[in-house]
Amino acid sequence: MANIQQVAKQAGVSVATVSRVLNGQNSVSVKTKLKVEEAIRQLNYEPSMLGRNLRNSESRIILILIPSISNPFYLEIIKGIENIAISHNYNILLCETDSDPKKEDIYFDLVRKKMADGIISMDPAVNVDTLKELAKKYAIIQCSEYGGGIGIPYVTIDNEEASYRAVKHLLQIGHTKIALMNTDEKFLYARERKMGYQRALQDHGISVKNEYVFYTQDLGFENGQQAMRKILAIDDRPTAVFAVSDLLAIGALKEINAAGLNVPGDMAVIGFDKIDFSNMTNPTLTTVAQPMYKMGTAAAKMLIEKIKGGNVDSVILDFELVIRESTAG
Amino acid sequence: MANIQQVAKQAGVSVATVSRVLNGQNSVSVKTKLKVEEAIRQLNYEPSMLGRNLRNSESRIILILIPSISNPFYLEIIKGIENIAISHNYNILLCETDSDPKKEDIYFDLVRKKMADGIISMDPAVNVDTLKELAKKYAIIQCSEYGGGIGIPYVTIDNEEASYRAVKHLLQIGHTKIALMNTDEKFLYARERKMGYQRALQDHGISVKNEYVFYTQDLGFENGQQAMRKILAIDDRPTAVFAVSDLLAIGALKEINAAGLNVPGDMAVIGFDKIDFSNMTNPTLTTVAQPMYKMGTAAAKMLIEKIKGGNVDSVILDFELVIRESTAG
DNA sequence: ATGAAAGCGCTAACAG
DNA sequence: CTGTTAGCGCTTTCAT
Repeated sequence: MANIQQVAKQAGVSVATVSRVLNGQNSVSVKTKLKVEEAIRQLNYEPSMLGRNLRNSESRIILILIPSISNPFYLEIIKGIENIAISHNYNILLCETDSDPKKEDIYFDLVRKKMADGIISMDPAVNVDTLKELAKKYAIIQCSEYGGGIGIPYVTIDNEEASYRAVKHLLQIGHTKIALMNTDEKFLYARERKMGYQRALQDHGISVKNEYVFYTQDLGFENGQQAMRKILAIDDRPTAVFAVSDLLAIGALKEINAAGLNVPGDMAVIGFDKIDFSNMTNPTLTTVAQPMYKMGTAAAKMLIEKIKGGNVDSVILDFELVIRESTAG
Repeated sequence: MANIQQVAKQAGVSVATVSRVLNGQNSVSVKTKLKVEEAIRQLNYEPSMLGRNLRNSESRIILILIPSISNPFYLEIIKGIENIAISHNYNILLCETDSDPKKEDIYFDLVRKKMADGIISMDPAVNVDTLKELAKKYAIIQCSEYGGGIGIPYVTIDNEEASYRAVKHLLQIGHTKIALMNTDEKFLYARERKMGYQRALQDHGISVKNEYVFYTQDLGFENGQQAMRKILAIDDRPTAVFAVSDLLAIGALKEINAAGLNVPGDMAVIGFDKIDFSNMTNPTLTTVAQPMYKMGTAAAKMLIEKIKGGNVDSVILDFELVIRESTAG
């Protein structure tokens, strides 16, 4: 494996000159440049990132922290991040934390050890104190899920308003008994979405019934099934459900079908996230679309700016209510 | 940010000794070890991977090549790879190729430039010639999708037999008119699965009808819908479909439902892969389970062995036919 | 426009 | 058991 020395020798120039050619500096005469390029070709030389990275003290790697790869919600965001990253010559290290502080810490170590230049955190369960501490020395951006008021820039949507609009849609098509399938309120977005739910009901003069609010431990399919089972067992049964994730809503769909009931006839359903599968279910799912790709690109741009030493502000992006079969009619 | 020099100075020892402590060599007296550890603590020192990696000429990064992150099939495999990787102090760089040779080449460059120590390729569309060329100099393992006979170790299942068993199941529950929803036969697995399909029919004295064999361009949901539409339009309509991916099968399911037909009553369906969602559909999907997690761990172990300079053999793992509602009764 | 040389942070061979 | 030292491959002053 050739190195820069050998190229220099072959071309009859110094390593400095080779380096200049490599980095496209125009202070090299056309003639020498040609010589160097010829030598590179002959020796099949590829510059080593190892040497370059040490010299520049950077790794050109960005860490992405997600709770679980299996959750399709993150996929589009990741694509957005990746595209920006690649165009800026960064690569991404995808890190699944399982919301486990121990795994989390392994990944944090990566930036401490200079294996990564910065972090985009999408894990709502991340240890906020550690993150805050880390953010003093390293570039960190929060995406989608965030701890507010800890001074770390984030990109998100207006969760309260999104939730408000989803519930309002149900009200407008005539529903009055609307259940909320929420997750643990330790998450900021869970609290915000509940507030939107409450505000929508109140705006329509409907009082919020605690029996209609359910909490799931996780955002998965099974959690949606379980919660739906409870909802179906209520005496004064709701006619619509707003679930705070598509996976939850898809679980609900399945359970409603299993009970021999019809969506949206017997029970309208709205999800949240617009994951790919929300369009594959039967019926297709009405859902709140987050601009996931854009969230990814925004977060990546912010992080790269931060790595460069710049200052960045948090960003709140627009969402969109996508009306499909599960609330049609 | 402290470096090893400063730690050495602080502890009153040489950098070599600090390095020894760092790497857990036991040729250091307890007393000095304590001194060094104290200095590390005081200075809040974290060893830099940049220096270490250059010195060891390794990056401790493994590349995973997949055509698309959105395809849930790869997720479990990735988890398997990741767990082995982490336990061996490797990190993984997830690379989405979109089956685009240009993107592919960007990622290949990463190993040429020593940014990665090896590659696990799961992209069936990968340029086999490039891969072969690369495999001469770098550690490469193929996982799940592979080019046979090019001398690069792979881990896979017996696709012909898996397909045979799936179709045999349909025959056993009484079907005789069975369609095959296959993908482009440029892929080895597509050819193998077709052979299994043919063998099963022939074993039961049923001749293979070309009108019952469909080719989709891709393995996605929409492709399944389109193909199903064609199948439903056949004069002598099949009563069962074997699709070579779950996503294809789920698309088929949706289309059958849309046509007002019943699964499995009017049309039995079998998929392939056992992705998470195959259990969330209505009805749940009969499918061929690949041991994805195990495939991941196997591939990772093989790659790490290869990186170490060892010699590894290809591996064929077991599959399992999971019978669910879409072929029940 | 080009070259000599220092040094990024670390490990390991060698010497003691 | 510990220290000295060379060097991994590269970029970048500072001269010329």
